[in-house]
Amino acid sequence: MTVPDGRSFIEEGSPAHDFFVVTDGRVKLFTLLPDGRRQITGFAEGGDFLGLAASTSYAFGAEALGTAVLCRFPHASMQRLTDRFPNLEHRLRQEASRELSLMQARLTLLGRKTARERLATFLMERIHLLAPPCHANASQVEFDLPMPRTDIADYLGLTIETVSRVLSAFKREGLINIRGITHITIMQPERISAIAEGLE
Amino acid sequence: MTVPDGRSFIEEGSPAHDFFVVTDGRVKLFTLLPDGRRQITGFAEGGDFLGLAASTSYAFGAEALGTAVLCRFPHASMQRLTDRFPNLEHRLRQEASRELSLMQARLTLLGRKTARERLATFLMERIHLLAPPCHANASQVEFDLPMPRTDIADYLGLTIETVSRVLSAFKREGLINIRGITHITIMQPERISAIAEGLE
DNA sequence: CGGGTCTTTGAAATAGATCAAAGGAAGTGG
DNA sequence: CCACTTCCTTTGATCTATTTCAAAGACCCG
Repeated sequence: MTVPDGRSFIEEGSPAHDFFVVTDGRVKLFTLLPDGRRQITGFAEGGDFLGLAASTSYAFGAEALGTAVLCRFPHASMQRLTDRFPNLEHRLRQEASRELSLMQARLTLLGRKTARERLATFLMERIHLLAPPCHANASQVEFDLPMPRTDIADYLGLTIETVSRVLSAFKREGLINIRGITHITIMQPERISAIAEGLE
Repeated sequence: MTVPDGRSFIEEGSPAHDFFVVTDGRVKLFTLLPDGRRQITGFAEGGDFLGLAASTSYAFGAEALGTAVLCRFPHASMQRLTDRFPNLEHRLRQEASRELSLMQARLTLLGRKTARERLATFLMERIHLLAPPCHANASQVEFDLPMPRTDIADYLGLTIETVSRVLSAFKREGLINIRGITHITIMQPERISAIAEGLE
């Protein structure tokens, strides 16, 4: 199943018939308030599961971030699979547990961190997404942000203006460098990490 | 295992050896930032599982809210149980999924809702915790808050002062009534519900 | 090269935090 | 049974981080 950029393929609250695995590209998950306020609850990419937070209906909407390729597993087939391979059930629980742990951190971010701390945490998350060898002890790390500022803002519970201002401040302070909107270089990973934890 | 009021029995980040089920009383789960800021990630009560958000180490701390009684299941025994009763594994995943769905809503609350909306949502959550017959279509609902304002604040990502002010405002507006700190009567459930969804 | 979209920057407004103090409830000991 | 203390909550006044409103700049793509 190939989903073009920006196309929504899970409607929040709709009956949850399928499981998804992201094969290629990226996806954003979100919930909406009636007046349009949006909270992005996570980004998923190659290898990630989608649909664990769903019993009878989906607790979130989902939309492709760039062109995305997904595998769709109707719940019925999933059932057949877990019947045949009982380990899969365990694996799914593990996955759900991991997600749950991430959620705890995200609650703390949204409930208790300042805008600077949120952005710093976000940048650290992006670093940890990179293949490990790239950055272990590196004095600088480089990567591209695949999502627009709007998405970063809705992920961090901020406005795009605040996101932009904080990133500009980080740049001004020599903590990061920005080239052409998407390309980020973390100049001082240690300090960004410290800010993320609320240590400065 | 009986835990006295206020006693912490899970240390955030400590190795996760056990599963817990709350048998009686209540428990609060939370994460901390180094400088002491706290986010309560959930309250658990009779029947609730604890420790799903844990792989090798706990992603949260836990503390009794009043005297609480718990069953402790070392992971090894749990393993034996799931081996013997494969359905349990499925049950645990279901539980994790349910938690995950709740988390999505909580992210939206912390990331996008106003203080009024947060308190209204919190009150609605408490209503839904009551046994169903008590309030279906009831024009008023009554209950006791088992936690102090500090906990409500840390759960909603606010300060105690804001919690207090918003509750006073609700009271002034005739939406709720408060007797002696803990006892709450929801006078206009419909309107509280509307506020919770951001509709006024 | 021009129009549209996204981002950055600036100025003003505001929701909620912080600081400060008063009010209430609950327990303690005389 | 009543001061007295302590802790928690409420209320008030002020402050500030972030939002909102507004406009200018950058980037993209036909």
